[in-house]
Amino acid sequence: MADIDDIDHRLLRLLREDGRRTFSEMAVEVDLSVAAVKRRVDRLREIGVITGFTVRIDYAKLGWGIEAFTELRYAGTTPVSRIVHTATEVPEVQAVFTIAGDPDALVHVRARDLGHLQQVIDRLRRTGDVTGTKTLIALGSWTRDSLRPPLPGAP
Amino acid sequence: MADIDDIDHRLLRLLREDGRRTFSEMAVEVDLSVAAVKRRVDRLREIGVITGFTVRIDYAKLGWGIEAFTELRYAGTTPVSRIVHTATEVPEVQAVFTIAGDPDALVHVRARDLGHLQQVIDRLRRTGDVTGTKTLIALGSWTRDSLRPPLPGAP
DNA sequence: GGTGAAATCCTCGAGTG
DNA sequence: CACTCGAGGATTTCACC
Repeated sequence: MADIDDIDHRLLRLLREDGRRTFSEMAVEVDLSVAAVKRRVDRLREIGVITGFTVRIDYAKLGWGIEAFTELRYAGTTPVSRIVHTATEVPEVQAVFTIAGDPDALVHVRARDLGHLQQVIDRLRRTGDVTGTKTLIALGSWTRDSLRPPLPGAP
Repeated sequence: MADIDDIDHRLLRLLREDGRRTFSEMAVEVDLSVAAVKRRVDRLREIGVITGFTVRIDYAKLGWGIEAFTELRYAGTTPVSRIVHTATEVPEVQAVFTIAGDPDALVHVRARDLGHLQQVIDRLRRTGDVTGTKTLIALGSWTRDSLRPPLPGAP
């Protein structure tokens, strides 16, 4: 585990709340010079703590109103790499989690409507040696924007 | 659904790949002036398509090596608002999805280790009228960084 | 980690089709 | 209405202390 101090954690918290914060703004928050803040953020990227920056999108407003999680069960012989690979091939798949235990994988899916979701599930079932699926359709969601301690300093 | 054209989709795609891209860089990509790009992004924020920007973090490198999803089942009388509220109170909860069907909710959790995860699950069980939980522990994960069509223009 | 200066970038009003 | 242009100010970046 990397060598991250309290200021680094505060910077990460600030960037989680707003990934486009300026270095000058963050510098004021953590009471350092702008250059020092930039160096710290650059370092966090170099050591891989920060893997990138993204935009938060309201997909419903784009017509992608359906959000779901599909549990996948595979034949015992299927290697994990194949599970991830096949799910990755389906564009509607947002994320794949390989699981220790009952379902072998949990797949985060977005679709335009229920018919579309149906198609996506069908594609997932056809891919690899899927022996069964169970899909949880989200009615609503809430994501932490990091107002509370999501990645607090120490345990 | 909002009125988003192809250029807007391209801008969203660019921002999903790198949320800190400069307007000037995006302007080159979509072949518009910097000011035009800024106005489009501002507009996407105003109409709520863009809800914010964040940093992508490798939590394992911060000592938060455990990622899990907990399915929650509640007593039939529990209102959804209460489900979300209680889960929200637990800091290790990253996201909450209310579900149509069997589990009533799916909770995305991060913890330092299995002991910590145990504590988090215990807290979830004690909160509200939880009648049962099932936790899926992630062995690995993959998230789309939007190299492929994650939010394509039209169906 | 701080400073300072050059290069970039952002921002906004004015003008054009 | 969306775009381009241009100028002033803010931000980023980097070498040096």
